[in-house]
Amino acid sequence: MGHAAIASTLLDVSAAEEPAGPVSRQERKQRTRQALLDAALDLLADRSFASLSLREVAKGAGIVPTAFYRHFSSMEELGVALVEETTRTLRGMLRGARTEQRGYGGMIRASVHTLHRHVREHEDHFRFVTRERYAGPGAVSRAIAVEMRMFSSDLALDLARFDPLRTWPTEDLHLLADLIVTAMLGTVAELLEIRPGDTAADERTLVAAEKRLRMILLGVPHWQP
Amino acid sequence: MGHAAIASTLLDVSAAEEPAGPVSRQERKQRTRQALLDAALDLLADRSFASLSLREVAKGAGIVPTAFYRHFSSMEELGVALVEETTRTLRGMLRGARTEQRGYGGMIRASVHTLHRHVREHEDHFRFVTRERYAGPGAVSRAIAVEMRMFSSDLALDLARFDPLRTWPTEDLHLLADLIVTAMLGTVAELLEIRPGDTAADERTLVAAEKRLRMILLGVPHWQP
DNA sequence: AAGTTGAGTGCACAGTCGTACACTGACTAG
DNA sequence: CTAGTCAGTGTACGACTGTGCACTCAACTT
Repeated sequence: MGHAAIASTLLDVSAAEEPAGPVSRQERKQRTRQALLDAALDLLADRSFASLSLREVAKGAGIVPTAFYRHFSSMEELGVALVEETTRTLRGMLRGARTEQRGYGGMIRASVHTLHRHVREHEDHFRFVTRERYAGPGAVSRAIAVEMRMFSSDLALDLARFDPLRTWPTEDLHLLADLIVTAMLGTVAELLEIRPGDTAADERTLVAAEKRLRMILLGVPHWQP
Repeated sequence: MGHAAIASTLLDVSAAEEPAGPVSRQERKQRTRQALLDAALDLLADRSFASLSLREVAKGAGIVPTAFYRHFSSMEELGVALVEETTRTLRGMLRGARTEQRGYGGMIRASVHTLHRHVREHEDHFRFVTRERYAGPGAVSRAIAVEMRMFSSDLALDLARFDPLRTWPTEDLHLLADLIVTAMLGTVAELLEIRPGDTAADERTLVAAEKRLRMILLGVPHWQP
């Protein structure tokens, strides 16, 4: 159930959880919108997006089904919003983690640890994205594909500044970036399968992730067109 | 609709598609079972397994909903059967493709082409598996995970016979095998996104796949614990 | 020839689904 | 102060869901 939001105008006296302040109309609306997103994410903890009904989400957010349409014109639209919510912060963080470091080793370690922290902080978001990535046609999977391509491009751009890679054709650079992104996503999937609290398994997964990346990057100096 | 099977006892006169012969009872049953699997796969061409209803599948196979239970105790069980149907042949084929060749180059080319042919011959099966792989908890995803681990183990075993890899710890060997399997699965996903008939795109994807594998294997001689 | 088995039928049930429609009443702009 | 906007309400609909139950009748066993 998580943080069931109170949206009903009848009950908002109890909204004193937050200092509240002057609740403007649009602020109120945005709050319910967020409640819908949160409720959806909650329900998605152990289910697929396709099996999620508009009614369930509405109920989880504390509003009546038909009021859902005041915020999203369809479940699909909500799904896309959820994707965006997931990737918004991560992209910047990873970018930062890479540019702070110099040399493969530091960059690998920093990226893996940043990813790890972020995944653990937003498990439900990542569970949702890894599940829906290949879930078939539909706006959600398409939105995820777009975000992934952006990650890949970001990475390719940063990679181009390393010495042996400076002369690579962009095509090969993107190939390498895709390889890395895919490996990282595999790591995310592994992390999400670890049962909560098993920090030893976490550690093992991170070590494996670093190894995988090192394995990939080891071939770089010996590559030719 | 594809190959809608005729299971109704009233209509089986038209079952003269096949020479038919003496239709024993269990043979008949198995035929309807297959019709259910085919119908499900047909419907899964552009939908997720979770959104597939028992009634739809039954209708697609030409039987009444309640008769479904004569063959599977739940949709989940049908899903698992579908997974098994997908991987049954492929595993042996890939294994053969690898052992025929010697040297990385030949092995890579052979594996990629075997995979390509097989994917194109059974697109619906692979679409199903790639979609459901991370589709959440549930027997189907678990069954897929098991099959993937088997692929990986098969590969690790074969890899161990190459010279530089002979001395690797099994742990690292499995790491490498996972990396390769994951990359291959990415290729499958790409292949399935190509619109039918675009053979040029097919070719490009295969070249990229080979490059990816070469990139991974390039680092092998320089690896240390 | 008589009896048993079981794949497939048809009906019926209680739920859930998305969404159309007319509504209320707190906020807000004039 | 007044009129309008619009987030949220309640009812109602037809369609679809999984599954229980009693059934038929061809294929099989004895």
